[in-house]
Amino acid sequence: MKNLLPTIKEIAKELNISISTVSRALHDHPSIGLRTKTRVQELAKKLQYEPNQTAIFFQQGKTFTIGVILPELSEAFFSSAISGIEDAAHKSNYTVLMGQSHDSVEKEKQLIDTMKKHRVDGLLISISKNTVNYEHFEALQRYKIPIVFFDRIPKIPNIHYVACNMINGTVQAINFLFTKGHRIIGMINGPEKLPATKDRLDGYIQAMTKSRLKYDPALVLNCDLTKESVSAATEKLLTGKRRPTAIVTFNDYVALDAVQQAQKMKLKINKDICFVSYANLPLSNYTAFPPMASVEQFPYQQGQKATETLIELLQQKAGDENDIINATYYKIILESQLVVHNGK
Amino acid sequence: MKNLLPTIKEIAKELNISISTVSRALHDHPSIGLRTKTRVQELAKKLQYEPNQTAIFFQQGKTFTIGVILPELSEAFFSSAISGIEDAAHKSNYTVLMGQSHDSVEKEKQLIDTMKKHRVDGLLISISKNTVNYEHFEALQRYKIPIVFFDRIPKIPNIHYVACNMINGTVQAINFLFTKGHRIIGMINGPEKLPATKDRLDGYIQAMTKSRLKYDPALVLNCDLTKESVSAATEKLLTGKRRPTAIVTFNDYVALDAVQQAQKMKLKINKDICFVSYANLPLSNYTAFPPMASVEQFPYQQGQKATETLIELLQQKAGDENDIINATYYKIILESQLVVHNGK
DNA sequence: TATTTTCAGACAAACGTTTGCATAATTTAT
DNA sequence: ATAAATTATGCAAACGTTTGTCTGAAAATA
Repeated sequence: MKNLLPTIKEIAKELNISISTVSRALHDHPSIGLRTKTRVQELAKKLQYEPNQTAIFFQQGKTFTIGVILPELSEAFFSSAISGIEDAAHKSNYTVLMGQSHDSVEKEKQLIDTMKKHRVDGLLISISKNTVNYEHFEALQRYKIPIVFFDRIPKIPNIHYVACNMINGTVQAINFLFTKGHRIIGMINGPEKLPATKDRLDGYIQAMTKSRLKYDPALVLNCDLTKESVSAATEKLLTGKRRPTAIVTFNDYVALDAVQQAQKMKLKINKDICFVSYANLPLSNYTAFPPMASVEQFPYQQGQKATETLIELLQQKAGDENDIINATYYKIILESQLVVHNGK
Repeated sequence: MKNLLPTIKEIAKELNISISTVSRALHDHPSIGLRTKTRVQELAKKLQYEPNQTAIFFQQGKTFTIGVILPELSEAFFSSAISGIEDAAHKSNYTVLMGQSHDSVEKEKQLIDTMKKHRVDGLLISISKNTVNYEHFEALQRYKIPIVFFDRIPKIPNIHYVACNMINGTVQAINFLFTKGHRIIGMINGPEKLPATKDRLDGYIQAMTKSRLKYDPALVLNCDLTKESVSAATEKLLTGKRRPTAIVTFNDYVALDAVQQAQKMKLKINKDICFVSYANLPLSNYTAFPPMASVEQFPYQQGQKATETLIELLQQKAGDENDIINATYYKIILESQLVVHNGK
C-alpha cells in the first residue's frame, strides 16, 4: 500500500529476472530474448507501468525542459511568442518552464536561479527593460546551460539570439508612405534608452535618405509611451514648422493615442494626417482609425525559431563527447514586414 | 574535469567528514556542531555549491512544479490567467510547466501525459472546447496528482475548480441598462453548446424577470462568433418586431462586429442602440465605439486563486500521513463585475 | 569431441541527496 | 570515579533507472 506506482524492480521480482533485464526489455535492447521481452512488456502493460521520469532525469542529468524568462506574459507580443515557443518545444518533446520578470532585474535573477536549480537543459530569455548588468547570464556558462535570447537582447558579445530586424520594415513603411505621395513624414518614437527605439530611428533615417527626402531631426520625437507624452508629441509635430502628412509611431498604442490627439485638433484621419505603426495589438482592425499599415514583428515565429535554435544547440552539445568549445554563435535575424490594412 | 558542479560528496571528502554530516550542516540541523557547521557552509560557499535539484526531486518524490494546461496562450483571457498563475506559483516557490491544447482533445491528452511523466505535483487545467470525455482526467487520480480546473470546467462531480459566476455580472449589466431607460434588451450569445453561453443566458433570463421585463426568447440569438454570423444576428435583432435599444453581446469581438453592422444600418451607436459585452479585450477603450460597459471576469485573479487553491491542496496532502480520503472539494466562484466605461 | 563464438541474462555501480539508527566523544550528575 | 545523559558524527539504506562488464549456456565451427 506504500507505493502505488509499479517500478521496474517489481516487474523484475514478479518475473524472477533481474532489473537490468527488465530495463533492457522495455527498451527493446537486442541482447534480450524475444521470449522474456514480451513477457516483460506484457506485465508492464498490465501493471500500467510508467517509468519514473524524475529518476531518469536525475540519472541522465537531463530534464528535457526549457526555461523561458520574459517580461510580461499578458503583453500581446510575448503571449504570441510563448505560444510559438511552447509549440516548437513540444514538437521536439521538450517541456516549457516559465517565468515572468515583470521587468524587474531582481525577479529576473531569481528566475534564473530557479531555472538553474530545476536543471533546465537550456534557456530562452527576453531580458527585462531595466537590465543593464549581465553577470547573472554569464554565471550560467558555468553550468553549461545554453541560452538563446530573443527580441530583447543584451548588449554582450558571444551570445545566441533571435531577433527581428526593424530596419527593413521601417524602410518599407516609409516607402509605402512615399508612394502614397507623402513627403513630410514624422515619427513618434519610444523612450530614448530602448534599443527598439534606436532600431526604428535607424530605419527611419536610412529610408528617408534612400528616398531622397532629407532627414529632419525636428520631425522625430521621443515619448515615454504615456498618453500624455504621446499627445504632447503629436501636438508638437502637427503644429511644427514643417507639418508632416504622415507619422510613424512606435507601436499601436501610441498610434491610437496620437489619432485621438489629431482628432482633437480637428484633423481628418487618413486625409489630413496618416499613421503607420509597429504591430503589437491583435485587433487594430477593429478600432475606428487603425494605422493604415503596420510593421509586423512575427512574435510567434520569433519564439518558434528561438526554440528550434536552442534545441539544435542542445543536441549539438549532446553529440560533443569532447570538450571542444563550439565557438559559433547563432545570430538569427527575422525580417519585419509591412502589412497594409485593407483601408476600411 | 568530469563533473563541473561540486557535490556534497566532494565537500565531505575535502573536510574529511561524512556526507550525512555535510547534508545536515547545510540544512542547519541541530545535531551538528557549530564548528563543523560553519566549516561546511564556508566551503560550500567557496565552491559555489548548489544542491542538485533533480536528485532531490527524485529522492523526495516531489518536484515543486505545477502543470498548466490551457487552450490558447495568445488569447487575452488566458494570457492574463497564466500571468496570475505564474505569479502565485512563484510566490510559494513553485514553478510552472506549461502547455496549450489548442482546443484539441488529442493534444490535451498528450499534455496530461507529459505532465504526468514530469511528475508535476499538481495540475491546473482549463479544458479544451471539444473535450466531452473526461477519462484522461480521472486517470490522474491513480497518480494522486490533484487537479484544480479553472474557467472551463468539465461537467463531472467531485472536482476542485475556480470559476467566475457570470450571472451576477449579467444581472448588473441588465440593471445598468434598465436604469439608463432601456426596456427592450437583446442578446447576441455564443455557440449553443458552450457552457459560457448557457451561463450568460441564465443571467439574462434571471435579470429580465427580476426587472419585471418579460423574457422574450426572440430577443436572444446565438452566433458562432464569426463576423458573418454576428452581422446576421445583429441585423435580425434590429429589424425584428420588437427592436431592442440595447444589446448584450457574448464578448468584445462580437460587440465590435455588431457595432459595425449597426452602423451599416445607419443606426447611431449609443443613441439608437447601445451595447454591453463581456470583457476579453485589453483595449476596448481605444475603439471607436466600445461597449458602454462590460462584464469583467478577472482572469488574472482566477489564475491566482486557482493556483493558491492547488498549493493549499498540495500542502494538505503532504500533511496527510494516513490515507484519509479528503472528500472536500473546492468549488470557488469569483463574482464577475460590470465595469462601466467612461462614456468617452 | 573439443574449442570458439554467439546469445541471453545477471551483477553491481553510479547518479546526489536525505534520514533513521547506531556509535563515539564529551559533559553532567551522582 | 562511575554511571547516565547529552552532543556530535558516521554508516548505510533508500529513491528508480541506466549501463559497462561479467558469466553461463547454447550453438556453431573445426
